Amino acid sequence: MPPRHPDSAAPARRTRATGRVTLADVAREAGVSPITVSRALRGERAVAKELCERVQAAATALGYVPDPAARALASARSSHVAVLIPKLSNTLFVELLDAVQTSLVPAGYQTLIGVTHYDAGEEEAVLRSFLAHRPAGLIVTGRDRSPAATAMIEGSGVPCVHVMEVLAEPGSHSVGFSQRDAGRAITQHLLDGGRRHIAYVAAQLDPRTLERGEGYADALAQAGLGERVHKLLSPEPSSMALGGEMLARVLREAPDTDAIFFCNDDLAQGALLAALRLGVDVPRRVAIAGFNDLPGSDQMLPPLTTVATPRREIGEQAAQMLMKLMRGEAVEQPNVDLGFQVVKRASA
Amino acid sequence: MPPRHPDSAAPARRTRATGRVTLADVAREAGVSPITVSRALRGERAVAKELCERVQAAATALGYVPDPAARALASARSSHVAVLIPKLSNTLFVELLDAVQTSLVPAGYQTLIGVTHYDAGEEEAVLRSFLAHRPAGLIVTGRDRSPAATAMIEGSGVPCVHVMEVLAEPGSHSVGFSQRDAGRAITQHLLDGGRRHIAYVAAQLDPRTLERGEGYADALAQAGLGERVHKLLSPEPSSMALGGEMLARVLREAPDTDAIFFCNDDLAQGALLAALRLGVDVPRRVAIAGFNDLPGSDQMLPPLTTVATPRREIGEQAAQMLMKLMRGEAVEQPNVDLGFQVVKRASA
DNA sequence: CTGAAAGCGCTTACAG
DNA sequence: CTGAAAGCGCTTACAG
Repeated sequence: MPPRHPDSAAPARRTRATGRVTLADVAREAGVSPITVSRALRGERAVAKELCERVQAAATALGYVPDPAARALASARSSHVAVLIPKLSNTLFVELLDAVQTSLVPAGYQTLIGVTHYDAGEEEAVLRSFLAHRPAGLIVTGRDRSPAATAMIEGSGVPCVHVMEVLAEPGSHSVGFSQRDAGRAITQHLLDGGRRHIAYVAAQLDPRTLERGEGYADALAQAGLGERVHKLLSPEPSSMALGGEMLARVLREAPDTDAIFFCNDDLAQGALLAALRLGVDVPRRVAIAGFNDLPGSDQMLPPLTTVATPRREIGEQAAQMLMKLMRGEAVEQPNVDLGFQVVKRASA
Repeated sequence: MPPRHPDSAAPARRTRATGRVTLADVAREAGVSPITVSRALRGERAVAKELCERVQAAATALGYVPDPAARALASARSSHVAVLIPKLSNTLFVELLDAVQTSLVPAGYQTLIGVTHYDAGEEEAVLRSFLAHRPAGLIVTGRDRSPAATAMIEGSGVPCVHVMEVLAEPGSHSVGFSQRDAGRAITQHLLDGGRRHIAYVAAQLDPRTLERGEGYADALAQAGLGERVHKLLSPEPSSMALGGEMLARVLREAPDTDAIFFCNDDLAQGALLAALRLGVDVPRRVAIAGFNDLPGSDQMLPPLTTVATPRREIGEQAAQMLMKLMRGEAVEQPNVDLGFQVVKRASA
């Protein structure tokens, strides 16, 4: 056996080396101190240009990748952004998430997804667990959460942007649109088409769904049809099958109905398909309108009239706003209304 | 002004205290050493029962929440599980993700989602960034990745479970089903129904889609219809609108076609709707079959015949298997085949 | 079964 | 503009 290398005869060091290339390695390679490397790599100013380049070169040469855990521990702030959404089964939220992620990932942030299932307890648990990770930022859906959850967010000091609704509270940050105005607009479209017995059919019943229902009632009241308000609300999760069932139920219980505004496109798509099965003529017998303009709505027979909502733009702009907040920059417009669009197709 | 508290006269300590309740606080409260607290809370054996309870009580009393960053830094392993999926716009992957998350979160793991957009470069970039976080585990879709990405995974030593396909390589871990067998089975169903001019229509063209196409060709060959293989493959992303277009194209270019197997239900749903618009009688003129049994397929007119795939079970079992691997436990069956089910409805 | 010491890989807060 | 020291809050590796 060849003699062992002299070093191995040295007193065993208590080493837990992970084999990673560290900041110290880069510093040694570049011939500067670790702090200078840290600053140069983060682009923190006050590092001489020449040193900066030397550090960059060394980091590249060694294939250095910063350790997020060490960074988080030292700075008391991670590179995570926690995103809280109610459900993954609603395409709307998946698209929102996709847009947020697309904006955040290239900037070096990691998205942590929390699904709350519209449940206050679950939301608090998720929030508690996320906050332990000291996220750099938070994106939450709407304002529908328990006082406890709200207190946790505020107490954490973590920058937070609300999405889907536009808030007005001082100090709040939000990107969305007026659910109520949107509900009113699509109802107005139905009224403009001569409909006078318009029902509002909703499921899931989250706050936004209820706001759309208020917009619906506003429009009827404004048209002098206040006593015609007819809401069919189901706490069940939204689905195409449920939409079909609710269509049948409305037509049975209120045969006068000449138009239905469904709170979400999946219900409306299901209703359209059920109408086809049942031989109900849409829009002649009953006009059908949806909400959100989800995938497939333009393919229905007849194509679904609905409200297009800018969830991708909401996700992008919320991410941009949050990045400003995380960098400590000023946000000139803290509550952004991105509007919506009534999409007139053949079903109403 | 009242005299300041004596303590504040002490030489300014260089403190960066975050205000968090730490392990040390719990140790002090319980009257034991921090290591004991660490061990008791992690459930690592070799802690006296009495001490264990004392520690638990102290932790609860102080509202202690472990710091994941410190934990990750000290143990060289985070509580993150990275999940790589191709797209968020395919419901299939969202459901898979949902199932994984539902299993992992209660066990204390955080899910990090990486969307690869079926792009090797993006997958490598995402992987590199995730691996820097020293994830405790990895879940990846299929075996479709570059050699570089595969090398990164293996080199990292992070436990990894593949989903959607069943692998056979020694040392691999996977939960899925045979895409090829499934493609063969649904084609066989079409053959059993007397169809003899069956086309396979696919988009996106990921490896699983191609495997289904091979299963389709297998079935035809076995029926002595090898020369009738007719594949229409589009690299475009899958969508309902595309399904409608492809239906029209097949019927125009190959009027003999009496059945179409679409590689995914969104295409098939679009085809069904297009058939309705065009007045094409399904299944009389042409039978239509899909794949995955996505939401809405049972609501179509006619209801869509398809292959139900167990993505939720795949997600759950992959999570369970991964947890075993992360705990260093043995996995008795490393490659699990969960099968599939041909769902016979009215469209074929 | 329990603990004192060291270390994980960074950044903060001071100095100069 | 640059650096030496300390510390972030845990766990590992040794001892006893």
